[in-house]
Amino acid sequence: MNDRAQVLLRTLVERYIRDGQPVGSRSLARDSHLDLSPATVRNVMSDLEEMGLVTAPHTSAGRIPTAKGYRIFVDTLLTVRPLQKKIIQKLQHELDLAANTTDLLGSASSMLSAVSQMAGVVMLPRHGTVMLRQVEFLPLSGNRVLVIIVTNRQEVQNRIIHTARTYSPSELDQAANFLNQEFAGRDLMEVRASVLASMREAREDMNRIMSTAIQMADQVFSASETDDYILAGQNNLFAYQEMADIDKLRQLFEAFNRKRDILHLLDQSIGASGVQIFIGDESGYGVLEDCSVVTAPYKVEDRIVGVLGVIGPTRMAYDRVIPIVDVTAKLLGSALTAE
Amino acid sequence: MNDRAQVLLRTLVERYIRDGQPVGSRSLARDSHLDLSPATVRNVMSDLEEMGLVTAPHTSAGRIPTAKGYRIFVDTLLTVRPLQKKIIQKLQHELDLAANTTDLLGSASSMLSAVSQMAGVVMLPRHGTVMLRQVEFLPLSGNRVLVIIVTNRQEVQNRIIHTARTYSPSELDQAANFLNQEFAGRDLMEVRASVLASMREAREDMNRIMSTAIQMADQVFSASETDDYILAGQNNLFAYQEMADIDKLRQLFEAFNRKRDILHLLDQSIGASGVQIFIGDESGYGVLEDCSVVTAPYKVEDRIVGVLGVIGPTRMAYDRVIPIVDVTAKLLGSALTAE
DNA sequence: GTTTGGCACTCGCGATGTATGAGTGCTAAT
DNA sequence: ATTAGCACTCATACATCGCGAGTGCCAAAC
Repeated sequence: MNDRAQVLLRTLVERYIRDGQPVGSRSLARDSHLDLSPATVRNVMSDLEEMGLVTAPHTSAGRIPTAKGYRIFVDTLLTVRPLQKKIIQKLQHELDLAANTTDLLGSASSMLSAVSQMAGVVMLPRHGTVMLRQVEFLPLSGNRVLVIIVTNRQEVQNRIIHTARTYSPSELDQAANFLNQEFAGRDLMEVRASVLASMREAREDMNRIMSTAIQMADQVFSASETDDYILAGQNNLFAYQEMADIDKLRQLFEAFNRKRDILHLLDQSIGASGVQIFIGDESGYGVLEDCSVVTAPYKVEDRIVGVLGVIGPTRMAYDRVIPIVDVTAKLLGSALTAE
Repeated sequence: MNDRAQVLLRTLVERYIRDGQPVGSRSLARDSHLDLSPATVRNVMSDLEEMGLVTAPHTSAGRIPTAKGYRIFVDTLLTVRPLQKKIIQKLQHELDLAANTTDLLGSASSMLSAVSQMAGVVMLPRHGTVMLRQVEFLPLSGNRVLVIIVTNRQEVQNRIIHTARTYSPSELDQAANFLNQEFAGRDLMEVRASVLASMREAREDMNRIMSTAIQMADQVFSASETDDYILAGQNNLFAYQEMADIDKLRQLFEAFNRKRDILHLLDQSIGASGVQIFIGDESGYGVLEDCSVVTAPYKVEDRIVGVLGVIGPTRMAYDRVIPIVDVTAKLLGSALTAE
């Protein structure tokens, strides 16, 4: 593909993103500043069509980019505009207001959606190491115990577990003290392993509590809420004409609810070093056919722990969205690290 | 309105709910089993139209009920079908699986939406008395303290508060012990009042911690998450033709997000003794123009603590929805009481 | 006087036709 | 290689028409 074709493709995509209408040869010739006649442009378009980069909705319409065309565009033709300082500050300020991690992620998601005018999504961080800080047991009625676990991330998790018999408050205190002394500051996974091991050794009365502790650690670890995301601004998507098909919109929203597919998609970016873009059917999910997803991983202390991004119509202002996602990922990362 | 007119209105509403199409005089004459000619039916329809109970979308269409017509229907003409035992058992079973209060409310909401095929909504319970069970302080870096409050409802709330200076773990322990001894089992509001009072009396060093405790109690109390609801199955609403207008749908979803209006509406049912129905514009909110909301308050230990319900198109199967909402409210109430 | 049959009338809806304009592909000239 | 010209295509908008469903009203019937 020669230079001229590139310029034309680029102009075409830019125009289409701006107006949402198929671009004809005349206006394209004018906008490209190449001083070409419409006829020449038509020839080039014909080539581009053969390459699968653009397509005509019908015989006598202009051309619109295909997913492949967008791909070339974002990979080689796009120049992103750095985000305005003012906006960055606003983002930073918004994040500063958040009181805890959940709030923080929520804010990030809302911001993504607000600034991009599309849907924002933030995967919950997978802290590879969940350190135990403190455990508390609280007896409830009917052989149930409320377990409160505080982890290094200042997150408080609580579960109710059912025990074989009733434990007195002092027994539970004893157990909690033991666990705290023994395991505070250690990895939750490790704790579980240790407890399992020591259980095999001796079968005292205390072990029953230990075993409940294992149950609990198990739950906290396995059913950890890490496989989830926070979505915001889905309603923004209503506004785009490409979402006018109510049935497709419904399917999209259902995918949001189902979470699995979206999570899987986000997961694919967890290895990437920067912004990544899935255009149209590239994602491999039918519901995202007319959507693009712009993602970026975010780091805590230089370790990637999660992914965030923006979901919107394929025809989105990539030059704006990319820096938005990029910056938000960085800001969220440092906000999390600071905590 | 005479007997005959009532039968006809009832038949008309039932048919319209079934088919979603304006009902003409001929089919209405047939379905009503009154052995009347279409012409007679037309005369009656004319009367009903004058009363504002039915309306014709255009001259040569059949009639459809107005909000007022639906109102008469549900108030005086409707016979509800009791819910199948099988379904009740399913609901009960689903609720039994929930591990904590939040789960329980979520399940109830999902169930409402699943069984009704519309959107389910459950207001968070307002436990008038939030009892303090236990307080824990945990020092964090940078003059921050993580406060964990366990209340009578087995809910664990946690906040991070910023303090004027750094407190040692033993100081915090001391404070927590003091608070627990003094105030465990008492109303959170009361605790706050007491602490405020004792602060005025003496100005010892301990008071600083006390004051943080007040801050915290304040937050827990005021910013209590009680003014909220759990919504489920909004996506079901996509399926109804009356929601085909994408812009209206958007507005509706935005109202769901905004929460205020919906909450206010639910709030109106908190005094009612049973199922309550808002039909169309009766709710007073423009976005709910084409929607009906069926609500019922739910009780814990015979005190009404919240409201749940179903939101769907005005043209819904009231005879099915009403018992669904009714039963769910009762089941949720007893599930909450049992906890 | 209530009920009914009859009849003219209305309106939405889908099918059909037509004009318009934007834009293309192709070819021949530059 | 580029361009002007021209025939052609197609979406869109708009008007027209026929059909069917259903109404309103009136006069006849019970």
